[in-house]
Amino acid sequence: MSIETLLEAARFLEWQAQQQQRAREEQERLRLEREREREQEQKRASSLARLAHALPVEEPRIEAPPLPLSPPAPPPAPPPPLPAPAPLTVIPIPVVTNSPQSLPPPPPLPPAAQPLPLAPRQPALVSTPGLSIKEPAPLPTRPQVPAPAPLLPDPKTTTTVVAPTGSPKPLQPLPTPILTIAPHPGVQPQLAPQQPPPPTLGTLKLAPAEEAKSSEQKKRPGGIGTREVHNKLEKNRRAHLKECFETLKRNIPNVDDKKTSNLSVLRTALRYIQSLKRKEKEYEHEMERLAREKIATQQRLAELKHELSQWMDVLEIDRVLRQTGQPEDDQASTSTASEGEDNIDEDMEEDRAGPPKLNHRPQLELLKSTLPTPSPASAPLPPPPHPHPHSVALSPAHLPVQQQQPPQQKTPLPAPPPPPATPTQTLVPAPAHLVATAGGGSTVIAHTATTHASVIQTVNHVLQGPGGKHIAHIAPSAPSPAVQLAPATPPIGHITVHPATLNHVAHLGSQLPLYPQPVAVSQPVAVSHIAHTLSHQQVNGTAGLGPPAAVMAKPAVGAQVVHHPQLVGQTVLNPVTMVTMPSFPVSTLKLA
DNA sequence: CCCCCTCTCACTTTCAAT
DNA sequence: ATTGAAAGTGAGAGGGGG
Repeated sequence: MSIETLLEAARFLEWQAQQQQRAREEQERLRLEREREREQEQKRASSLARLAHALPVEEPRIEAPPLPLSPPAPPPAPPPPLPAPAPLTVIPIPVVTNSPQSLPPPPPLPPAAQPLPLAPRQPALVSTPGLSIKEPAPLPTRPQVPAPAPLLPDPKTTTTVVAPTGSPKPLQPLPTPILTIAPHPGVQPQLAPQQPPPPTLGTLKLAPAEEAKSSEQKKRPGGIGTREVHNKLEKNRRAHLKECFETLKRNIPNVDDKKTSNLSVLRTALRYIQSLKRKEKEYEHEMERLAREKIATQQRLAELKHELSQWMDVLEIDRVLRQTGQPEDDQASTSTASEGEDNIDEDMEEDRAGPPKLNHRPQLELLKSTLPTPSPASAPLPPPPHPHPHSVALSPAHLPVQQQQPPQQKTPLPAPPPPPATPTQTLVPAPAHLVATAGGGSTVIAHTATTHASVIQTVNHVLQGPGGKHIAHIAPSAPSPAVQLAPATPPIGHITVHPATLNHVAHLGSQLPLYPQPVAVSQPVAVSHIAHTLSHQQVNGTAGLGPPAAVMAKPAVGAQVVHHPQLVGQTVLNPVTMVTMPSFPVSTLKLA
């Protein structure tokens, strides 16, 4: 309110000045205007009252009514009367003057209409601020709104209309100042609330007038007020639209703030959006590619892990075998001490001396070649020129054996067919080695590249093999440096069967089909070992079962026949344990 | 269903910047 | 002179109330 009052005060001052000018003009021209002057005074009073009330809006209306009244008077008076009407409320008066000419409409509506028109005017004024001439221009537009127009035009006409009508000269000066004030139009959109001080009386009134108009004019269909309101709303709408454009502009990189029209903003935005879409697609492709890479890498990692685990298994087996193997070896050595100890020792020494480095491949091939004729045919062995010519690499043989065994093995032996075996075999192309560990001449089975299962298979194979003092350990060559646990002696290809294993073999032999290639040893040494060990068995008393003889005759096949009464009925779950099993020391065998 | 109100669109005019 | 923005105005569509 205070602000409004201040504004009103300022307006009032201006108004007074204007009035003074007008008064001068009036005095110069018409006496009739005296009445008007009275009216003006009344108006002044009313305006003052307005100021006091600070509610101009409707007051103007109130004033308006008098104005219409005044208009009637003006008719007699020519244009000049216009000046008399003070800016705000006065304006209507001049309107009246003008109205006389265009009066026809005003009479009925003037009272209420006038106030409204006042407000609208100012906007119009604003639009026309500088020039009275321009004002005529707006008029043409207005003609469209003939009926309502009169109402508005009247007030405005005071300023605008006046110009065209005729009295313009005096009036013009007045209006211009008002017009200058007019800049509101721009303000209006900003807000009626507080029109900056610059807006003088007119402006202030306008704001309130607008409010009043908005309420009343709106109510009136087709009234000028509606137009005003409509203009205002339209302004707001455009302002909002503009704001949206600015917002859009701000969100677009590399856009000049001021040099871009709305159209260019839209185009730029379109390009920007398109570029963003392209980038999005690119990133999607990149993500897909990375995802595929990740999967591939994970697979590779899994493979490597699997491989590693296999190796770990092998190593673990090796370790276990070492731990358990020594006692056996000791036993074995003891057991064999009677007969083949020398040989064994030699073998062991040989093993220790140098890792047998027989190529796995050749061995396999050898075995294959021998396999077809597993029969004792190979038995006829010419005495080896050397104790250890070429070692017979049996270990690799287990591979083919495995392939053959499954069908052949009718025995329930659960252990031999370890589930993992199958996969591992495929995975391990690497050569397998049965390596005789150095420690205490114990026989240790080390399988370099084969899996646990394969190792077991190997063991089984060896066990099934008919003859041999020690658990057949074959020191193959296997160039593979992987497991060079075995001593150096290269030629070693001997098979040693642990006596206990023999028992097992005997036991298994009853259940298991004969190992087709029992030490299909073309190598005399191995055969000799086998025969030797078998004979040892017999010596130990196991031969009582009879088959041993056959074994003697057919070292390879003999295993089948070997039986150990004590072992019968026992189930061996794990071939490995069988290998390492100390439960059947030579002593026991001997005892048996 | 009609009337009213609100919102939006299209056209025109005006103004300012280049 | 051209161009773009701002403004004014009329008309129509859609929704809500009586």
